[in-house]
Amino acid sequence: MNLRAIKAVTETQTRILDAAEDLFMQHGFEGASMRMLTAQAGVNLAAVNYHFGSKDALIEAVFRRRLDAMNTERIAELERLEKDAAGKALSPEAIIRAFIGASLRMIEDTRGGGRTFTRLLGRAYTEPAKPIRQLIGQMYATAMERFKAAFVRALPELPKDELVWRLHFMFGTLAYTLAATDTVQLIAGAKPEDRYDARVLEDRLAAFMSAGLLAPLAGTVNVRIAA
Amino acid sequence: MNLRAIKAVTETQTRILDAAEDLFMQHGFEGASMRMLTAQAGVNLAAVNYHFGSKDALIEAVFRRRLDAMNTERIAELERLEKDAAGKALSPEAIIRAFIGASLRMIEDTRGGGRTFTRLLGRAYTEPAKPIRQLIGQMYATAMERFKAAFVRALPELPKDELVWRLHFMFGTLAYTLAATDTVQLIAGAKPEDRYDARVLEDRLAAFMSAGLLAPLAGTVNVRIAA
DNA sequence: GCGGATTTCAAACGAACGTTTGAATGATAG
DNA sequence: CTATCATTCAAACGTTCGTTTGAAATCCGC
Repeated sequence: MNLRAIKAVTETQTRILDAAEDLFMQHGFEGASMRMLTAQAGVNLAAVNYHFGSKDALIEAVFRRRLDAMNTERIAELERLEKDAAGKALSPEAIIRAFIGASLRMIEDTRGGGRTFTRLLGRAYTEPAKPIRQLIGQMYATAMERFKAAFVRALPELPKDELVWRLHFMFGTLAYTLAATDTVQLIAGAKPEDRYDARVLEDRLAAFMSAGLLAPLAGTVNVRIAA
Repeated sequence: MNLRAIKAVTETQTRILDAAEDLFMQHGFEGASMRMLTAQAGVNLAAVNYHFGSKDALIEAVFRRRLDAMNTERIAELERLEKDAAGKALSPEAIIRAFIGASLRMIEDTRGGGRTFTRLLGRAYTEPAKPIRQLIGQMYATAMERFKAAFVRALPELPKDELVWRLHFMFGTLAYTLAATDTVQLIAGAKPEDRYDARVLEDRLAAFMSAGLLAPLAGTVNVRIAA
């Protein structure tokens, strides 16, 4: 098999993955059928089973194509920050930005399908099907451990269980923002045009999340200066 | 039709609704089949179509059974607060608590299926099927308008578009928290026992959300005293 | 340009889907 | 008790699902 053959293979696989990404996002994993999917990709019905083995394996491949790279990027960014800090503590907001940056930058990629993937990803977090949740969980495991440790170092005074809850809330905020559809907006009035500006969105998300993460502990009085 | 007949009717309908709530939560709307559903409810396969008309109508009924009451409760709580304040401005946190309280209290109802419903609800926010999103959106519309107006009054200095984004983030935080499964936790270490204590959870969520809502505007320097 | 491997294709598989049907069963009012 | 209605039931409807098959087409090293 030479280069041209590899190109052809990946070409078919890529078209299937692109169509799957789009249709899974629009109709869900069960709602998007193999016939829809192969029709949109312009390939034969049997191609999915030939190249990926099964529909479930295709779902996994759709996530793996982008998610592994995304989490690797997250960790790399975090390690860059830690190296630059040279032993000094990182600010919580910097860690937050390292985590959300990779996924937000993907939002801007409306041509390459990155935007589609982020919406699919946002939905997958609350996916009922157990195998998919397990898949996502295992793909996030390493990055999650790494970031949790970073937050513990940055916020040594924050009780562990409180931190875990706040990370949970932050993750929800991000997940929902990624999943948000432009067709339905529960809160009317949002300007859709800056929804895709990753820089603005990152600033807004980082401000919201940092404030939430650093919120005074319930039941305590706490004077704090935020800049 | 006398009382006993009515009882029998609602009894069958209730069993179907309970089973649907549970199975939709576990397997999604497409993943839960009529045969699964009627088997779990202990009723005949045709009962759903007889009593509700179709599977789609059943889905709507599942939401309507609890969601209408929940949003009515939210609005009532908000109006009670406004009446008590007698013209004075409400604190953002009080408004937040009025909004999240109803759904969090439902979490504690593990016997009556309230907990199941909140998880289903959390997932429905990111449901790909358009009719379901529309249904949810329209069921929330009134309450959403009401609360948005309350926040505008409570935070007159906060730019409208910034407010809309922060409401969006807050909604995501709540949605994800409601949807959270105990089977998979991306952030290890959470103690599952206090996950169902609505009071503790409300305190934690309210602290996080208020801080996020009141976060200093990006690009500005802002000294703030949080109590 | 031939031979072996890879990929595509149309067709069909059995299983499961939501829904409909018409008869059987139950309860109610006169 | 009987006529009438609402409800339940087993069975079947046509459709669509994911997957498999074996032959045709394409590609590539030699």
